[in-house]
Amino acid sequence: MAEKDGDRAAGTPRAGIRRALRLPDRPPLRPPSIKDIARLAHVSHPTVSRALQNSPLVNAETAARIRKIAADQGYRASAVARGLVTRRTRTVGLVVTTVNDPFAGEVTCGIEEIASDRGYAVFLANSHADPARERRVVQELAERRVDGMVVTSSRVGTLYLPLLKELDVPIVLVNDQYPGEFVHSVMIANLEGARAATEHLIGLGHRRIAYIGDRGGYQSDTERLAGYREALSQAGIRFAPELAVEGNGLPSGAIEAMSKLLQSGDPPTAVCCYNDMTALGAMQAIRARGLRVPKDVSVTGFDDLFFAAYLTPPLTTVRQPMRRMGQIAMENLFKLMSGEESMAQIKVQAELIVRESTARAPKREGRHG
Amino acid sequence: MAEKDGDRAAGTPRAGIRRALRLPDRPPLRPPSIKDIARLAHVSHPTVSRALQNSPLVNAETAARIRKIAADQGYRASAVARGLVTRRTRTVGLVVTTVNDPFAGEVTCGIEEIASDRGYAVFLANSHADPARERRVVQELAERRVDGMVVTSSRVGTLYLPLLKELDVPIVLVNDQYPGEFVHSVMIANLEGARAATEHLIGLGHRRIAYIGDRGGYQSDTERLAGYREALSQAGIRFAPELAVEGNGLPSGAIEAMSKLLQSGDPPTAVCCYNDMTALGAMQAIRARGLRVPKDVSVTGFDDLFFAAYLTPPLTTVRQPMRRMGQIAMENLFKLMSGEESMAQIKVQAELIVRESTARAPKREGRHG
DNA sequence: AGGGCTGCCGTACACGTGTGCACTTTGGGG
DNA sequence: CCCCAAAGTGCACACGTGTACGGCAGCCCT
Repeated sequence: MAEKDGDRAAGTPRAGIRRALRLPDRPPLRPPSIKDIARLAHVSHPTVSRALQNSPLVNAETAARIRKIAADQGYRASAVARGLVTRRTRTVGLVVTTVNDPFAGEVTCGIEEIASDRGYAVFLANSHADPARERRVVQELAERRVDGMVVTSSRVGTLYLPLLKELDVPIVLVNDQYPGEFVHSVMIANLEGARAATEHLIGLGHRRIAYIGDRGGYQSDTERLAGYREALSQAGIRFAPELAVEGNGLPSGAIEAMSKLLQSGDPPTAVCCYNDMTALGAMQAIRARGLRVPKDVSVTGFDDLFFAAYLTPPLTTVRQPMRRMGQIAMENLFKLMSGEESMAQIKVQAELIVRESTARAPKREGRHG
Repeated sequence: MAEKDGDRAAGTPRAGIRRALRLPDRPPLRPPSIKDIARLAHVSHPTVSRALQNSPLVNAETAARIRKIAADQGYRASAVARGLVTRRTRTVGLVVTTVNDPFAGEVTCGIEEIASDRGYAVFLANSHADPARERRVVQELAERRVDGMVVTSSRVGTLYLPLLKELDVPIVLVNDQYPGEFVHSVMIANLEGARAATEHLIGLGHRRIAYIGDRGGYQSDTERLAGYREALSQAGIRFAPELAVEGNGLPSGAIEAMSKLLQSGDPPTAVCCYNDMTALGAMQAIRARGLRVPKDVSVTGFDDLFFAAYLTPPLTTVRQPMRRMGQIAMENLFKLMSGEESMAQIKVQAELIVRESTARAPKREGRHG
């Protein structure tokens, strides 16, 4: 039956079409299939399928022989064919803002770890914090028939309720920025974390404490600001609106914000930053002004990114167990994928890490009561 | 007509049924297929297939009607079924050491960007710099039938020659650590970069310059060390073996290495670090010793990670266009996937970025000629 | 001797999409 | 009036794997 493979040679006419459609043309060279192995082993292909799955339905020595042949031929089962028939691809989608963001990197790491342990592969997609793009990549992942999805720092939020019904794919959000009621999520205790940082500053004698946030409106910024205000209020310190300013979650925004704060007539002696990136910028702006950290101004961050311990001075910050959060999200997704109803909202504790960027408030000329 | 869509609305009751029947697996709830659309449009499924591909073979208004129905039904073509028949999954695999490494994160970003633009999805896998694990994940990606692969900082190297033949999948390596002849790769100009950094230090009057490397044996470390030695030699400075020490590519290893260097009788006045992470540790160790950067000791890094500009002092380093390198690797992979033979080895220029962690050598008591 | 059971294997589907080919219809030209 | 081309559509496959079911030995029991 040599004429059977005849159809494999006919690549050229099709190649023209493919090139017209700008589809890159791979060699139609077929990797060995289950049928090839079956032919070599003089059995039918279902027997091969069963043998490779260690099914008890096939004779032990036959199975061993088949496996031997398969190994010799370098056979690797096609996950795509299997996915088509089993309706499960053993694949999950992960949407992050951008992978080069250290926070996303850590979360991704935790997710990949758990997924890989269970034999799942992960599709990575960037949303660039753009809601439209986020929607698009989620759709594309759905076309890939992922078994589940994790979305970090989602800018879409409640939009997932209808989408979730439509896609019929379990989704877990990590630190979503517009939290809704009925979606599964794992979030850091923003309020408690920021409160702890602020209380720490207050405990060091600071009274004039600034807050540099993210772009307004996002959940984590809102909650951290609330924690900051709660600490102030509990210590009987009046909230000064001019001290709570907006950044952009990056050093650049913090430099601008901090510079303005320092130019004011009554500058803060401490600043509670939205995250470590913001703290990075704040510290640079402080030094650019000729002031010292923490002698003149104390600084706190949030996240405890890897570099925080290596700054000068090492940064006091609120640790977010980012990698662990990724793991938790993935473990949760596995539960959902296996049909178990798991906890809808998981809140992870934040931990204040005191290093050397915070110190007692400088003795001031008591301008303020 | 209206009763037709009745079955789709019943989302929750079906979930209940599923639970009642104790079907833990995925809802057998089938997403709409091409055949469902065909039935609704009163055409055959090939016609639907063609309509959705904008094939000229199908009548324009029929096509429009079909597309309308498909959109209404929330139809999303199954990439896995399509992949099975077309033999191309429009998917690439990316293997990195760990994603939370800033270098890998940047490269990943560049790759995702280009891939996504062309409608390709990327599988992410960590090798944890473990050769055995690297081999395993490559095999698993092959089972997923990826159209191509990118592997960063490969620890397997020449092993890819047989693997490449066996898998029959185009592979591009980024900064592979055991470069072979016949594999495609994009690499940074390690030697030239390190030489530029060292020459910069020599130009500032330093004569006693240390080098803190990675764990020995890896290509990038070997080449950077060679660049360092080349610069010394050209300046007529004798290479001092006790000044070229091993780190581990992380702050931890650098702290240990730098501390020892400083304890020696004749400590260096400058140190050329394997990468920015190493520089981070070196700077910390220098300060722990009560010395100042750059007054007492100058420090250079390699990579120009995002935090380099925000350190105190801002780090002089060799910029590696990491993201661009990811893009180049991916563009190259696309060429290979479309059958074009592209350049085998691509070398990317490195750029010295002078900041404030390097300064003129301190006046010394001329112990050395 | 016949019936049933067990172990092992093959047959015949199914999954959802793409595509070569044959077929029908229409219109135009001879 | 017939033939042929062109346009549009359906039929029948194929892709590689999984699985329900039926069949065929061999054995035990009646």
